[in-house]
Amino acid sequence: MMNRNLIEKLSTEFKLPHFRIEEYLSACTILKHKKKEILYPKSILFDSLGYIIDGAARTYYLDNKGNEISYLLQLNGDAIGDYANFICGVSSNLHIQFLLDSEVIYIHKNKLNELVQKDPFWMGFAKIISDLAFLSAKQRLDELFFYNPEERYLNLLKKSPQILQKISQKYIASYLGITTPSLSRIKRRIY
Amino acid sequence: MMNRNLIEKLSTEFKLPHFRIEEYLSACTILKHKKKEILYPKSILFDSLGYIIDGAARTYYLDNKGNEISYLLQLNGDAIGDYANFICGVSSNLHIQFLLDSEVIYIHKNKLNELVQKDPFWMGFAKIISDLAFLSAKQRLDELFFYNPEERYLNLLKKSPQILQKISQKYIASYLGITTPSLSRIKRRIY
DNA sequence: CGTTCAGTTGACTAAGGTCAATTCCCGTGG
DNA sequence: CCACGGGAATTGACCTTAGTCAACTGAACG
Repeated sequence: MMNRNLIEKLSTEFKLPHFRIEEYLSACTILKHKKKEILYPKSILFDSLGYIIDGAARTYYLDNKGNEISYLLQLNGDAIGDYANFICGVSSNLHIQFLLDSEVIYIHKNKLNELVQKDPFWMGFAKIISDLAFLSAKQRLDELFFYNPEERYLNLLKKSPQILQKISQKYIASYLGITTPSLSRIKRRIY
Repeated sequence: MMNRNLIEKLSTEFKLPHFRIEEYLSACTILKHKKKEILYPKSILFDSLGYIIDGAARTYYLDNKGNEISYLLQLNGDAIGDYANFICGVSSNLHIQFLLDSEVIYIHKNKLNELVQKDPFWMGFAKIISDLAFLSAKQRLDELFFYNPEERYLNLLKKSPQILQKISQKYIASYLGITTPSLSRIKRRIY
């Protein structure tokens, strides 16, 4: 079993007892994705929420001019998916591309609903997931509000230097909200 | 009773039956705020979530240079509060200023917890609140991702022209993420 | 060895920031 | 009723930074 860190997380962060973890995992599906694989907007996987057991991905939108807008970069231990779609069924033009060979554990919204039906305990769990989705969005907002692109780059450099090495610069630039030439200039400015 | 639109909302959007609405309202407190009144970061009201029955407010941060960063502008029917603080107890430097005399109905987090303890039904309700908090943050993110300041101004103009009349331009500018001179230039460019 | 694609660089443009001066608006007090 | 004061909004001059487009470099791969 490769999903030891998920079990760890469910146990410590979510404070789930053993039997709950088993109940949860038995509702999940594990999938492997190849590097460069893309999940497109209508993918049935967007009816699920994923958790990266191992690998990396980027979550992005395409605007009406065809430009990519990076929303998030994700690594081991991060969640992936379109939470708005998960809860509302309103699908957006969100894409997820795997940047490395990855292993992801998914829970389908129907499966989660079944758990909730079976035992109201799981409604509490669903609420925590929702809270986490909110906090993640808020964190992204704070980043945009309080920092300019150069500062965002420095933050990323400090927080997760591994990302900068593993991932193509154009995705970094897009995540920072700028173009690749601008990212190049920022790097030159800094060093 | 001035809170007819809240009852309406609880009934139609949240699909609460009569007795649930009464249960909920009896856990709430209604307060009046004067125009220009400010709720500062440590206000005990941030342990509650508010719903503007009547009035208007702006939610903003102060960054480390003392600049205001507008997060949201709110009118009748909008929620106010610091949801991150509400669920985590982590207080941020969030401020809320009332832009008009306002009437707000609050629910304290302990009161909501009591409801949840009493009947798991309310956990489902709490989850919906969380989902709404997420969706609101996501909407703000989308606005920043997909539109530049000029487009954001036009969107605001289309969506809620009343706001632009009632509220000082400097708050509009801050909400759009720009300075007042920039907002002036945008307006000149447009007309 | 050549093709391809990512990354950098340069020249130019566009847009917002900054600072300061000016105008506008509105309420207050003479 | 008018004059004044103060804050808000606008304007102008100048600066900074990102965008755009195109050329160039460099590394990876067949």
